[in-house]
Amino acid sequence: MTENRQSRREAVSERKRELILDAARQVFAEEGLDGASLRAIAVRAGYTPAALYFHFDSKEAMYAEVLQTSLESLGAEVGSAVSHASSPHQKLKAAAMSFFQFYAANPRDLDLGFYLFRGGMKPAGLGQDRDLRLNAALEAALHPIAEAAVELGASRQQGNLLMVDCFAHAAGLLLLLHTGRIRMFGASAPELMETYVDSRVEQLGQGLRHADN
Amino acid sequence: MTENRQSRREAVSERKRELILDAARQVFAEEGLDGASLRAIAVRAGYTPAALYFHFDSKEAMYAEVLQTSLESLGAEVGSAVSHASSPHQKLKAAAMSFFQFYAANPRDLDLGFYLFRGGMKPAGLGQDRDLRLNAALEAALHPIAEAAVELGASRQQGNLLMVDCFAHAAGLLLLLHTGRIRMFGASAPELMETYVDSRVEQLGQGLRHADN
DNA sequence: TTTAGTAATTTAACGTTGTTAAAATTTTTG
DNA sequence: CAAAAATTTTAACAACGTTAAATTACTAAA
Repeated sequence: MTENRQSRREAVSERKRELILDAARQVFAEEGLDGASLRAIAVRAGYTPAALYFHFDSKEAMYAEVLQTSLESLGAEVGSAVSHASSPHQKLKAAAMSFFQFYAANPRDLDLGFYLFRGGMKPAGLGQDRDLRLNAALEAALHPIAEAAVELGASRQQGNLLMVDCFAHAAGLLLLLHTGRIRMFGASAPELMETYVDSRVEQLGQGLRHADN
Repeated sequence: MTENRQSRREAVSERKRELILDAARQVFAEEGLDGASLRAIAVRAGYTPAALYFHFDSKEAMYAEVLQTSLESLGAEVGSAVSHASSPHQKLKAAAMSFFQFYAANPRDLDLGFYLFRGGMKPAGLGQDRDLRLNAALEAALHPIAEAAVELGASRQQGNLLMVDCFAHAAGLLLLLHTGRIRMFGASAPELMETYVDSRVEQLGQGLRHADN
């Protein structure tokens, strides 16, 4: 009974946290980390700015929490896509494509992911454990790429390099597409996605076959 | 004579502008656009914050000017590297590599370039002409890649796609390297640079030969 | 059901940010 | 040397993230 009462209270508090996080998710995605104001988040959640500090340590901590769930849903989508593929080569293709497609379909999550590319999120102001959890979530999402590469005959290290390289390539491409800056060069999103999939993923397989001799 | 006096005045004013820009370059590179404070720039240049508004319209305008010269020196380096190469294939390789190496050797310029990846620099607050000049500088820097691809038998559009794709790939890789976040995956900078050059640039040439039939 | 205690929220304030207007200063011109 | 123009400073504004103290809402015990 005592436990029930306690867990009820905690459940209510948890519900309020989630409510605030929902508001934060929107504002962060729309305005970015620096652009989003704590007051805007508070208003959208029906709170006063200072009230957020009862539930969260800082603005960065809120951002980290939002980003964490974003990376986890990315990982879920990649894992699902890979599980539906049969051959290792198709797994590799599916992983690379689903990663790309996730952000193409969920541009808000791309906005959130921006911050992973910056030095801004320092473990000092964030808590090193939270930083490690973020990295773990990202690595989990990317892992199927390395796994598929290993199945195709690459070494563990080669697989990791491919994974990172592939991630960087797709991420850079997505960032360019998303900011719209790339239209100046006369390239469209579908064209670039095709370029990415065809001239990159296909060649990854070829490169691997060359590498393992 | 009248012209002489005028140009002397303008030259002095220009010198002060450059002095401020030098300070801004440092602070922006160290702290990023959002992190850099106008007061820090002013102090380093020996001014009061408000004085900067006589020489520049806004903080973003200062940033754009700093970024502009960064992109121009990138373009100069890429152009120089390409001019020393003989065959089209070597030109392509030299262009892709020099672009990569420029940012590896000048991490401060990478810091500056970050902002090109974000939606933050809106033409509204910046002046569309300045935005166009920034894009022109970037395109000029990348153009040798497309040019070399065309010499290798690609269409104009294929060349542009390769150029953008190559840029995105290198940029994403550099961002990951620079934030240090990539060490978690057990990959080092030299390894990734080798991966980029060998498995990407080489294959670009192969892909082109396949494409032009 | 009232009371004591704790959890949750607000109010008010601090220092810092980019930016602006007006005053003060330096520099050039007639 | 005086008038005019160019440059810099001082003072202030609203908005930001954050904190401490005061206040309200809620839960537990008597």
